[in-house]
Amino acid sequence: MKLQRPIGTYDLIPEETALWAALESRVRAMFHAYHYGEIRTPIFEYTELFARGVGESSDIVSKEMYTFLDRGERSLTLRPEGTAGVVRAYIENGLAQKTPGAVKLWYFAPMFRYERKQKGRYRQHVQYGCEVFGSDGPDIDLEILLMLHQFYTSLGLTELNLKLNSVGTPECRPAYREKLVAYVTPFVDELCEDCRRRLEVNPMRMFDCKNETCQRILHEAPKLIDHLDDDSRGHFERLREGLDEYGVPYQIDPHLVRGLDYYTKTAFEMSYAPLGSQGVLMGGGRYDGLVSQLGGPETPGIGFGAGMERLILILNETGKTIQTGDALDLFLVCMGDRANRKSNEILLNLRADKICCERDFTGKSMRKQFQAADKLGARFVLMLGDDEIDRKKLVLKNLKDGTQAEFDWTPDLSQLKSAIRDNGV
RNA sequence: GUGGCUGUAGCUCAGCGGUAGAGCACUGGAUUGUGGCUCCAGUGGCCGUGGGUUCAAAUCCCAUCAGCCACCCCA
Repeated sequence: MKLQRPIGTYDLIPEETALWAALESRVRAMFHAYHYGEIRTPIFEYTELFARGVGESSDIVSKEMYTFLDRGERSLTLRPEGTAGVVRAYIENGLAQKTPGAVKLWYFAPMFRYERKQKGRYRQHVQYGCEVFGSDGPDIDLEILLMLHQFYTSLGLTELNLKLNSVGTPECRPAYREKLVAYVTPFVDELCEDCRRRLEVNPMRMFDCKNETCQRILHEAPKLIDHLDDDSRGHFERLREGLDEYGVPYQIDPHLVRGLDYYTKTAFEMSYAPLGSQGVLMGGGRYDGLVSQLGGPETPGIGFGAGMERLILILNETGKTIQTGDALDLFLVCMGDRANRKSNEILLNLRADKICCERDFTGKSMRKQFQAADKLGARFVLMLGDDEIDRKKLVLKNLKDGTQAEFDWTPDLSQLKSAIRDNGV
């Protein structure tokens, strides 16, 4: 039996990690600019945290968790999403007491869900996201959406769709739910199998059904957005005004529910429509009851999670390219044993100045060394042979334009280094 | 979890009962002090895995593993 990676996982090889590293540093820079602090929580938690935090009725908890018993018979679960663990850490570390005002946290971390593998959907995937605690006003909702809009725009992704909804509060939602169920129940025999199930589990999901009969029945059904309490409605209107004022395009989607049970008021999602179900690259919302539900003080919260794999998929799909930092500055071509022995004198010096250098380790001819330098995309070749050693000179060739220049071989290599820098880009 | 399609060289794929192939990539040479272009040669395969049918299976059948697509749902 050949060894294979587990289902739904992937390897990142160097040509891919360069892009990942570049994107990760942009994520980091974004969160820094908005003054978020990074938080790292365990990859696994006690199962109960997710069961209580994410919600027993959610698909994530009911059928997608990687759960196992450790040697002490404790039930542990590989985290399926970021929020629950961060909330737990926020409470456990008393972060509310350590910072004035709202506490802003971000993460970049692997998540695990036992799902059928598909393109853009993995059993281990990476999400970057944030959680903000202690602010119940719409200003922070707005800042998060402005941040995301700015970030994706800076990556050249302008064809994204921001969908927005308010799912109200635990005070007004049950009343609405009853109205919806009461409206639909007389038609239950006409509903498709899925919707009959949804009617029991999560009635609002019925709005997403593609079945024509179901759509017809639901067309006249009461909408949550028309049954919000005053507080939720005001919050939602303020947020919309802010988005309009700063020119962030969005569309109201009264059917946007999101799969996790903890959301209140603001819910949002960003997607790239041509990719269908895999086009959702970010989802989030407000969860004002979650902290207290997990044993902390009454604290409002809001956050989002965004998929790295989906981001890369959409960048590829739309032909966007991102500058990566893996370019090779210089390839040292060595000729002969004396040059070989001398090579480290130069390489140590250049590398100490963070100049990315490579050389041959396989005994290639000079011609082959040049070919290798070219294939590796080196900007320069530095030649080192008996002639250079005897004359105390170094010959630098620019592989982009083919020009060549000679430098004095001084101990600090300053001339050479400035040539490499100046000819750069 | 449900339904469909596909697994042949590192990659993209042809071959579809009768001696495993091409392009690209990789290695060497033409070219032992100068890359890209060109030419020549070479390395590389349990034809996903296991079983069955057959004189003979990469090819047909079954199972299994994995990938892709749709659904469910999500990042």
